[in-house]
Amino acid sequence: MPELPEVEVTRRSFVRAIEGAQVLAAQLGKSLRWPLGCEPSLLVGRFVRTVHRRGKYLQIELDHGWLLLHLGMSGSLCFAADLPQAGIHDHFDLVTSRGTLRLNDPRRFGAVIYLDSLADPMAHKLLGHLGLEPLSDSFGLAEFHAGLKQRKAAIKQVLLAGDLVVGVGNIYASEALFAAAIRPTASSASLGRVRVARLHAAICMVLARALEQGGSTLRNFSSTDGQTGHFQLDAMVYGRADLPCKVCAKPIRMIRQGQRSTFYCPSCQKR
DNA sequence: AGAAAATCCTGGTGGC
DNA sequence: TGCCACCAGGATTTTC
Repeated sequence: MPELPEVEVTRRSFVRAIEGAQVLAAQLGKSLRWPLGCEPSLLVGRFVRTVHRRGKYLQIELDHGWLLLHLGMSGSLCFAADLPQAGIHDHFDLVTSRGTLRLNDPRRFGAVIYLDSLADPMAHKLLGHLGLEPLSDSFGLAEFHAGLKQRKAAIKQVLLAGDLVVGVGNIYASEALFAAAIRPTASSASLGRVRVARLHAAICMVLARALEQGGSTLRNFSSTDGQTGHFQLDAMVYGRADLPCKVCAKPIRMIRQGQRSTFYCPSCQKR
C-alpha cells in the first residue's frame, strides 16, 4: 500500500516524462472514492506543467487547473507510450502527447479530483489540514515537539492522524517508534525532549531510507516503470507478530490501536 | 466545542 | 471448492 515514500517514488518516475505533454483524451472507468468533478473532455488540450506532492496526494499542475490524485491503499500509476486496453481495475487514463498515465486501483479507495485554476490546491479541504512534510526542512524538531505536547492520544495514533506530520502510515509508524525505542501506547504529551528528538530523527531516517530503496511494498506496490520496492525485507517489527525481535530476540507483540494493528518489541520499547 | 473513537468504502487473501 | 471473516488508509460520522 502506497505510503509517502512510494508516492514520491511514483512521482519521480514520471514527472520528467510528462512535463510539457498535452492532454489528448481522458477516460474514466468505474467510479473512485469521489467524482472527478468535471467532464473528462474538459481536460483535452491542456498542458501538463509538472507534478507536485503534498502528503500522499499528487498534484498534476496543468496550464489551466489541477488534478489531485490519491492512490488510496491499492492504487498504482503507470506512464507509458503504449498501454494495453484498460483492464478491470484500470479506472483513469490521462492520454497525452508523451504517453498515457493510467491509474490502476483494485479497491478504489483512490481518487482523481479536478480543481479549476482559480482554486488554491493547498486550500482544498483534503489538503488544508495536513501536517508537516517529514522529508522537507519544514519538519522542525521544535514544531514537532510543540505539536506532540498538545495531544494526549497515544503517540502511534498521533503519528497516524496526519495533522501534525504527514506520510507516517501504519507501517512507518511502527518502524519509527521501534527505531526511537518508544512504546506506541505512550501518551504523546508525555514524551520529553530527548525522546521526541529520537522520534523526530527516526521518522526522517525511516522515510528517507524507504525512499532511497524505492518505497516499501508490503503487498504489490510498484512505481510506474514496474520496479518494485523492497522495504519489507528490512521491517524490524511490522508484520512480525510473535517472531523474535531482530535486536533482542524477544517476541514482537501485536496490539490494536484505533482499529489498526501496531507492532512493537516489549523489551526494546519499554515506555 | 473539541478530541477521540467508530464506521464505512472495496476486493484480495487465508483459514476452514 | 466455496464461504466468510479479516485487513488496509483515511474521510466522515458519532460519541464522549
